Amino acid sequence: MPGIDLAVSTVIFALRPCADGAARVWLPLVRRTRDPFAERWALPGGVADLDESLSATAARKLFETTALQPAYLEQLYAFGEPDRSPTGRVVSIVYWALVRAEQAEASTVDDNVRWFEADALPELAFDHNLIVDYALWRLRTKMEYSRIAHAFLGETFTLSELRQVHEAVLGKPLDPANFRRQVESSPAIVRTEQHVTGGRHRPPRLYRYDADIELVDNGPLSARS
Amino acid sequence: MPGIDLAVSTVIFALRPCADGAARVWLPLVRRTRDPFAERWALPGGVADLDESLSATAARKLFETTALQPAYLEQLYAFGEPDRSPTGRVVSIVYWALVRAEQAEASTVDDNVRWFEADALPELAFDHNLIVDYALWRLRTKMEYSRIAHAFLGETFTLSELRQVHEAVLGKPLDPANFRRQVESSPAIVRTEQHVTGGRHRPPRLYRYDADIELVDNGPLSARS
DNA sequence: GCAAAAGTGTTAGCTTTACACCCATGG
DNA sequence: CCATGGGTGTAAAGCTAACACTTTTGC
Repeated sequence: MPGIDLAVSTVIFALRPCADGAARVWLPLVRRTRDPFAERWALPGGVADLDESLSATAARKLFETTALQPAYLEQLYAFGEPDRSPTGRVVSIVYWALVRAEQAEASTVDDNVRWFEADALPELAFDHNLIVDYALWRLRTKMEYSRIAHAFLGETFTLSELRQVHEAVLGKPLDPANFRRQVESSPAIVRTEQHVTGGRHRPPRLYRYDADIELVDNGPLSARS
Repeated sequence: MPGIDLAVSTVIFALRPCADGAARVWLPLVRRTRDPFAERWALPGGVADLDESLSATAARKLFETTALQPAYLEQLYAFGEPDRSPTGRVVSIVYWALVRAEQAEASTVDDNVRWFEADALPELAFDHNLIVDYALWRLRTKMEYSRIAHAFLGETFTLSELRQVHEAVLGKPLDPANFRRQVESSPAIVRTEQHVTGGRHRPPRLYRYDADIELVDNGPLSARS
């Protein structure tokens, strides 16, 4: 008797410098080795584990295929149309993750795992193009009202780095002066007394996030693991 | 071999007049007749159907238990902690729905289906209290940036009725003058030439929604069924 | 000094909020 | 004519966006 298969997949985003120097949004995909969609690129994932929470499965699968450890992980959506897999009914609980730039550079890259620019993907397996489009939309809309940009950066960062993250995700330039005021008015971002020297200009101040403040307000779900 | 059971449940919201005349948010629950949690109240739902989309299953289960047909239906979240059911692993894809007031009055109410005020629920089965809290949070936050209030109303409505919907959901009074301007500046709401007579005051104008404009912007997912 | 990026100041225009006030109807 | 809610006007306060300008570094 055929049942419904439950899968967990993850859309992983990182910022990587583009040809022209500006940062862009990239994501790692895995090459399918079996039918259906053999040789096509797909999101990393696999079948759900009986003894593990869904988010733990997402994090584990993600680490096993790409060696990445995400700074942020959130459920995106459950995709379950009856015809989304030609081999039978599969419901995929999809997560999305953000990883820091250093992490992204150190990730596994071989013949079966490769990074792609999010805005220029090939045709993917299953409904994965739609899934990535939706994840990108969520990343962009959520960037405007939450602090997730921090997940792309290290412990401390300059306002210029933070602004470049926003610019890369939103795909448009922001006014440095107004961006600064907007950020400084937020209690979640605190200035340190450290500065970065070495650039051929005035040394910028380093900032850090207040760890007591959640990156995202998920209401009643925020307290959960 | 024990596997993972896939369930579909729905949080159904409707507005009903409270004791003091003001409208409040209510939802229908079903009484469990079997262990675990026998006699406790729970969200309507059941196991996923092999040949049906998840949203279709949600709508069907909802209709079978309450005889309601929702004006709005959206996926809320997939709940899948390993310990959320004492009898085995269950992943629940939860939807949330809005129904019009006339619908709510005509719904099935018997010994095993009853309406409860959303802010004063008893202890429910499984993790359903958390689920309702999250759905309520989503309803309230989404009310502020989308047009879902329309799903609580009929084809045409007065601005006063629309304002009362917002007030009931947000739980606070709104300035009628400012609310009017805010609504009239939106292209999604259009004035008709009809007025309501019979009240002992100036007859209010009727408005309707422009059906061409989606209630909610779900980005790339908006086009889907 | 000069280039470049950090950081500050200023202003016009828009949005929000609070509240005063007039309008049309039933009783 | 009065109570009631419908509907309009208006001004203060706050926020946003654009951009001029000053500061501090490396070369």
